Amino acid sequence: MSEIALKDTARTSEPGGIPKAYEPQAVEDKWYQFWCEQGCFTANPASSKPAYSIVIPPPNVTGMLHLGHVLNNTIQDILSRKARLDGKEVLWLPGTDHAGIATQAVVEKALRKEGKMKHRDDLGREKFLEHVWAWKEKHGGIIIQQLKKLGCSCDWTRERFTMDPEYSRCVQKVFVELYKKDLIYRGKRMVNWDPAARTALSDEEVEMTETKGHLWHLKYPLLDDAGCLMPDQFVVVATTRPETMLGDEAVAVNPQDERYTKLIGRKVLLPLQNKPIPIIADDFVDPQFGTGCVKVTPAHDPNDYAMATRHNLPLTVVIGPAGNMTAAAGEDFDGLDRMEAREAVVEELTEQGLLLKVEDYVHNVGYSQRSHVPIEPYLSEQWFLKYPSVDKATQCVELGAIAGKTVPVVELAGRELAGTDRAELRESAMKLAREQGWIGKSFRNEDTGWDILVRRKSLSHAFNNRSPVVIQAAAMLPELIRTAILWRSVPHDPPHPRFKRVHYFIGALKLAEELYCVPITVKELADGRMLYDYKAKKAALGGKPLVAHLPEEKLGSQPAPNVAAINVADLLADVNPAIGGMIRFHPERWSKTYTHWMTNIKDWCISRQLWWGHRVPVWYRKSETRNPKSEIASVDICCGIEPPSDHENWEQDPDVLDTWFSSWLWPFATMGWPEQTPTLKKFYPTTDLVTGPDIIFFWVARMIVAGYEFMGEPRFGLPDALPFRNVYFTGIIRDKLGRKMSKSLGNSPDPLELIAQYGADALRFGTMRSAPLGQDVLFDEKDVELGRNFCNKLWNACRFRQMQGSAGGSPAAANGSSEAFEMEGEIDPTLLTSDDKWILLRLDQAIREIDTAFADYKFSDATATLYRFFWSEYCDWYVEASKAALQGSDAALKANKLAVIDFVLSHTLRLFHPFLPFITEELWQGMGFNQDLPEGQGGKTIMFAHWPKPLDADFKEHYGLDESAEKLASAKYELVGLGRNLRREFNLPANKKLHYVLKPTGNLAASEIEVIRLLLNAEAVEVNPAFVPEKGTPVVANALGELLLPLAGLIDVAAERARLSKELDKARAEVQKARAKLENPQFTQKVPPHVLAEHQKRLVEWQTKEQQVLAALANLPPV
RNA sequence: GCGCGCUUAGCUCAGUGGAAGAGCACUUCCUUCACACGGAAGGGGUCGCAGGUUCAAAUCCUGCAGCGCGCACCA
Repeated sequence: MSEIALKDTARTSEPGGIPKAYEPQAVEDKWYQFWCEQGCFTANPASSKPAYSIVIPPPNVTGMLHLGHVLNNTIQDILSRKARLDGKEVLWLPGTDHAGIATQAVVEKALRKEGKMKHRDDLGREKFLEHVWAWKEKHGGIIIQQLKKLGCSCDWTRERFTMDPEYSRCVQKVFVELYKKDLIYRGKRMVNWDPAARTALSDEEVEMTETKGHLWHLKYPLLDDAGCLMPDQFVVVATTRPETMLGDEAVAVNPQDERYTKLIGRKVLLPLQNKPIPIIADDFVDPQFGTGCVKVTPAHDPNDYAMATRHNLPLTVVIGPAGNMTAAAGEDFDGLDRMEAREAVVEELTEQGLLLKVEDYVHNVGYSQRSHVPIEPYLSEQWFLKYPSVDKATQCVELGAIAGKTVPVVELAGRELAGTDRAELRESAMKLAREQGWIGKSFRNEDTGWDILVRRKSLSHAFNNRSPVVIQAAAMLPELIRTAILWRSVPHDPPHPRFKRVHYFIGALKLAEELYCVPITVKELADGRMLYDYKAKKAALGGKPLVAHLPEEKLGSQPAPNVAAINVADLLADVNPAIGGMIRFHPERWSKTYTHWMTNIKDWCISRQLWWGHRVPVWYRKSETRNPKSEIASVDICCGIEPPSDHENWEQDPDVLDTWFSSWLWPFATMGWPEQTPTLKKFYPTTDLVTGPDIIFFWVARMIVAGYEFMGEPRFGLPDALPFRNVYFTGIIRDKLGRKMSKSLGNSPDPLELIAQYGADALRFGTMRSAPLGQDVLFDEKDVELGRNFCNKLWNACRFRQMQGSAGGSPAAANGSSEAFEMEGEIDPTLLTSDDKWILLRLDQAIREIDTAFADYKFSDATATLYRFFWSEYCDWYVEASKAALQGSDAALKANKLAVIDFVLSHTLRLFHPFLPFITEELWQGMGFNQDLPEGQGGKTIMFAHWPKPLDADFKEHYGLDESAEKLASAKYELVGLGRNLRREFNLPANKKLHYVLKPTGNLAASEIEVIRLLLNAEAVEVNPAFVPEKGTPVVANALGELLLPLAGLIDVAAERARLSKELDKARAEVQKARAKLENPQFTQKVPPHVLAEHQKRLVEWQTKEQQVLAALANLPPV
């Protein structure tokens, strides 16, 4: 199939030249190659067009394309292609991630399988890394290549890898800068240790899993003051991990626990180790839990470690880095795996009679997200990062979360306080508050539903030393509290026993034609009460003329418009200019998750005991007298991008950095940072980010932090430091039973196979159609099939158009020269039928709906609209109706019809292009829609055509697209539906040609009758106002008139009576419903006028229907 | 324990105050000259439960139940 064939066929009107079914395979490869060769995906930083950019969430080099990638990257491609159609200069920047642990594990496994090593130490660091690089070169690009099959319009000239030399320098630079700011530090701490990968992990890489385990109750023999055993006296402790008891250094009790106060300071004999350990008192211990005695294992439990620090206990490491017991665990256990040791310890304790009991116990155990083995809390020396720019990064998302909201503007008019100076105003304000009884009263905030209490003390504080405007605002206190919007909640800082959290609200006040932002602070007490706080009015600044806050289109020519509500984002820009922008999450609810994490953020363990990754850029001065890495004086540490000049005297830190420590720089490091490259200047900050909510902490949050920390410098001259403006969170792809896709279940279809079977467009359309915003996607191959069917429908609709020949009024030249082939003829307004007007209005509606869907990132809405418009409206009604003219003899009418069809199709293809890039390009070119367009506007490729605009008022007026035209067509289709229903009711086969009679209400043009005939698939529709039907002739009616189906000799009176009775019941029920409402005075008095009119109209319509049915029933012959 | 979702037709889901919707599946009819990857018609829902607000509730509020997901966890 080629574009030539499609065009030639159109000219020669030989339907056989175009396949009846769309065949995607050849088409897709052809156009992808074309786009690449023409450089269509390459972003030009020098372009004068506005920029749109998006960076791909870099897939792991180890990965294969799965349906999650399909969903994620289809969305990115839709956004990119839509932006191109919108006339933006688009950069979609692709690349891959080195994925430290995962890649190293894969390569290690392969090398072990090939017998090249048992452990990577056998090869040594350099040799091993050579193997990883070789592996990466061979397998690394798989996903990226697969994305091309999907049609992704990435700028492949800018593909990046997180281990590229330039990228690596960025990582090092960032490390060095943060080190110099003392934000990166080395520390010996309890970390999450993955014994399988033998590396530390960050908190985020630990998954808590509910696990069935046991609670072992152990008896520790009590010693007397002389250190001798006291017969039959024990302290009982409970543990889920008996093997750790070998490293116990104390038993802890709560100091208030009267059962044990007398034991504090005594000692017990640690069994198996036969070591006396003290009984200590610590508040951490919950007397209510278990026996109230806790064994303390300082080196293997974070809480115990904290207690050990408080009590200066020694640290005994009994479990080593591989999860095996150390020599310190004692001869019997040395070298055992921790799970084997558990059994051995339990066995030994049982033998010694020190195991009191074992209970079944369900608890949460941390597992390594990568290796899926239980995490070992492990004491080791690691590098940590104290997050920078946390406040800004937190607030920009909180602002984004409420940016879509509007806050009602409270007007002060008529409530000004008496007085001119501050003291007088304050007096009036307090007087007003007292008189109105506001003090001690709660007001319900509409945004949160919280009752917010106003206290006298808060008020008097609020009015001290505030500006007159602030005090004036007090006159509207209840209204402001009631209407304010919540924008952020934070823990009380510093921590306070009475106050849990502080909530910041924002209200809007109009005073003397000027708009004021009114931030309100509310404190939440521990008991849940909300207090209007004295800081409430502190920041009521930023008052600017009201007009400055209104977009021009709202402003019009009115000098002082009356606003009822204003976008919160506009107000907040005043309060928080430092942030300089905001980030919106879609769906918004994820911003809560984000805020929660950001407000409880802990230092990030960034070092990993791996070889594959960015090596920590720190060198230690070699020394023979010192243990490596510990107790190193600062003069013996060198942190820099380059090794020290006398590098032979130094050795580099062996560890590498967490992979996410490189990915968090992705949005700018890929664009050439720290150089001020043209790409960076043009395309940073990026516009959208598309990713999964499971990596909000790993990646999204850290990128925002990095953006503020590294891109906030003024020298970049950027409008914003933030890395992106919108984050779209995809759902998880599940199978149709709702289970997660997994290899072991075998429920994870290969996208490439689906593409081979159905086409990439079909896969894209099916996926998007079933993926509503923020919901998990239940994947069903049926959806892809539906996508294929849809493409086929589109294909055939265009094929039908091509068979009709030229729209130019004269047939295309027989020799087929392309100049003679005018695709879009002029539409003559005087020749438009009601059907033409109807489809143009439906197109207009579809464009509007799709624009709205895009604005809200609701891609499934957009596909639903496309589907409805094209299939149900264009194909099922318009095309069928158009056959009346196309098969008729009026050449001018026919040409005009084709012009409308071309208009609609050329718009449709552009609307479809982001979703179905391949087939739309094939048809765009094949139908010749590109031919009269400049190269940059669709002449070369549909990719750069203009996105359709809704039809404007002038257009509608010029073509007479008004409500009456739409109504006529709708009524026609309604009557056709009723007529078809008669056919069915009387069991007339679909292929039987019928003769209908129409008794029209008014005048109907012959062409309209012909359309009705065609749509009814009738032999004839006889128009006869005076028709007197035989008794019992079936009839249906609507606003256009009565449609009768004379069935001489075939009338089944009983069936017709049954049919009409059913309709009568329906009509009477509806009349009853409408009448009941309209007879209710409460309803008629309170309801808005348009609703009242609607119901009145409805009543009349159903009453008419009732009369028609009654007449038809009366007309039935007696049984 | 805290937080967030979800509950509407057999299935998957739209629908944030004014007559219950879509696709799939199902039933019946039709190979009519774009398309059987198609066309036509049809059946099918007390919108999880109970209260409340309202002239009006799938929609707003309050409880409750069930399912799912995060976060934090006491050995």
